Amino acid sequence: MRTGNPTLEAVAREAQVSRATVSRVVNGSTTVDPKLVERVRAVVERMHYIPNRAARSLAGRMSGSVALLVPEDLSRFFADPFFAAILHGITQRVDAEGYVLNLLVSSGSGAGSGGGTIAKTASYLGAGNVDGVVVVSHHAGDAGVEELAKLVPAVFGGRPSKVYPGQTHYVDVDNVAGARVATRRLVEIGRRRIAMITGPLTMAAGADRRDGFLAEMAASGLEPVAIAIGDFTAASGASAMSEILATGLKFDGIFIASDLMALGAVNVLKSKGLRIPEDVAVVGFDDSPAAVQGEVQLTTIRQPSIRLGWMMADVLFSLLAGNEQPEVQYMDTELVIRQSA
Amino acid sequence: MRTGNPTLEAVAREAQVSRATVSRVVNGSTTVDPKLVERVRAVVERMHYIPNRAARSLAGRMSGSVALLVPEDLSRFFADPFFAAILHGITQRVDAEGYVLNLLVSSGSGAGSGGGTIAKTASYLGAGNVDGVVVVSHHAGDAGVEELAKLVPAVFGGRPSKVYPGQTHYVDVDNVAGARVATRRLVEIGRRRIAMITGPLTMAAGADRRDGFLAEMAASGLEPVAIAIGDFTAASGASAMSEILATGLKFDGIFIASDLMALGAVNVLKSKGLRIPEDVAVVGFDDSPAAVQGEVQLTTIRQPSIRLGWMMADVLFSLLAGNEQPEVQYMDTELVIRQSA
DNA sequence: TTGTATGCGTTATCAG
DNA sequence: CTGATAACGCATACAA
Repeated sequence: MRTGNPTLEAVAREAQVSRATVSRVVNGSTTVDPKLVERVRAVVERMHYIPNRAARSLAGRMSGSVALLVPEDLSRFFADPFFAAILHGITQRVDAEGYVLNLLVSSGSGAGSGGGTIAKTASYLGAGNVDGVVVVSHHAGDAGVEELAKLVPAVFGGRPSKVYPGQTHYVDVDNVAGARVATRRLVEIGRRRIAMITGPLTMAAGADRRDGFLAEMAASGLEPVAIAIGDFTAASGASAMSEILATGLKFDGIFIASDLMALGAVNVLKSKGLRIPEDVAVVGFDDSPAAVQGEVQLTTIRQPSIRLGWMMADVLFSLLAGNEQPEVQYMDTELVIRQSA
Repeated sequence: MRTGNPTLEAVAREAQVSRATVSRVVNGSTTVDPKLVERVRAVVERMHYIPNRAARSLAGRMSGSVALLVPEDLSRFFADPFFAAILHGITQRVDAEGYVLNLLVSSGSGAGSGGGTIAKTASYLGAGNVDGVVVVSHHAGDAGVEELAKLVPAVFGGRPSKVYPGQTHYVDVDNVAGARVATRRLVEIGRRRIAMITGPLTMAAGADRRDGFLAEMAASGLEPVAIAIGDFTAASGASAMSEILATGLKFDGIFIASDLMALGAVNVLKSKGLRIPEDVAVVGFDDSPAAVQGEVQLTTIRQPSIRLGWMMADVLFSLLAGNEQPEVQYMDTELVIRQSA
């Protein structure tokens, strides 16, 4: 900590008051003479005083920082514009709180990538280095991530695979409902032979969207033509599409559980000479920038991604403030109609 | 800082030594009796002792954390897979050092988005809250970002617009050379009417790649057909492409300064019925995942993106260790030939 | 309403 | 090689 910055002490001397008073002013205590407040404020301003975070967290009980825990596969996470938006929202809210965001990379397997093991991560979080943590995009396989909620206030993006009543909190959209709307759209425009590409079934969002698809198909008296599994990446969307095409099964509509996968799938479709939506209607999910990045503008289910991220941080701060919070905060999805369906 | 974790004190008591000794063991001091080392290690292990970061940074001179400063437009930054890779490399290196990464959002204009003003950012950084900072993707317009180098050890990703000798450090590729190779490829496969889509000219990478293109064209005795300016996003690539098409000028090759822009541009080209590479050969830049995400696999200039990020952090740590560092570390680019050219 | 005194968990200095 | 002991900068009971 290369010093040289004014300390509370220095400000106090300069303003002719005690350290305690300066501290009170800085922290907005109400029980202080307005005249002093004025004077101290001025000195703080003039000296460019910035409270030292380390000292503050050592003395007080708050660290002033929260962690963002990202799954091991960083490149996959950041490659999806949907998550970029989530992150955007999180930083907005964290920033507004005057907090700092620590980027943490977890690694389910102890493998020697760039990330620490989950155990290391856990002890870091548990050691009180951060006041809370936001966990995004986690899989059922990510051993022990859910246990984090016992160590430190935690908010998950999307429903965790294990939920500890009273300790687990998460922000989510109703993926089942969203998937049903998506599927209904295909039915409504007259498609009857419908396929789907799902996300990873180890993620709640993956499984739920498939379930919604299945439910709506059943409700419409339709039988799914084919279901292939992807992992939310464009590449996986492409190969899942090829897989379905390879079956030779005919289909005139497909619901794809993320826009990024849809992007990859659409490429494959077009390279086979199929027209969209004439030959195959496509509905995606997310309404991330990827939805309009391809040659064909995707009809999709919009998630309020930035607000989703914002809300995750908001719930966390609310928790830190000692407020009771519902286990889950749902946000709405919405059908966005473009060219593909 | 909700406590409950064992402290140095506790470990010392348990191991029947002084706090100082435990501290030495934990920090790997060599001047300590092996027997004691052994004993202390065991206790540390057993009690799950984790040093308190705040206390450490307060007592010592290091904070154990570095900041990653990201430009205001978060969504644009994170939407580019190239930067995802950079981030990947940075976290790897930071992690290996046992440091934590603070994500900071700057905002050139004091506008009330989610980010702090640059002044706030500067004082945060200057206040010794972090030992150093990595600045990525900055524009010439980002007022005062270069000045950060005077406050705190800083490493830039790409050449900053202002360089303070002895204070500024950056990691970069030779963009001019890379652009020349890209352009030469087009010439070598017989293209003579060549256009270009540049990145923002306020960024060194933007301007340099254009300069390389111009230089190679001149060296080949060719005149550029058209040059349009993008901002490294897919959308800007698409509109730049439309712009060029709208001129009615004929071209059979185009160099596009980023794969993401190329993605957008290719969509436009195909939607106009142009074949790639038969009608128009395309060379991109980055070799990010975007290069293989579209319908046509892009020939492009590879940047070692993960290693680039890794190196930024590495240079920073080297600086922190007190080592002299060259002002710039260059990394190699490489032509990757795929379908588009 | 204000000031004083103490402690937060570590590192660093200095004797021993 | 090891153990006291003094900072580090701040928040906060407690006293005035």
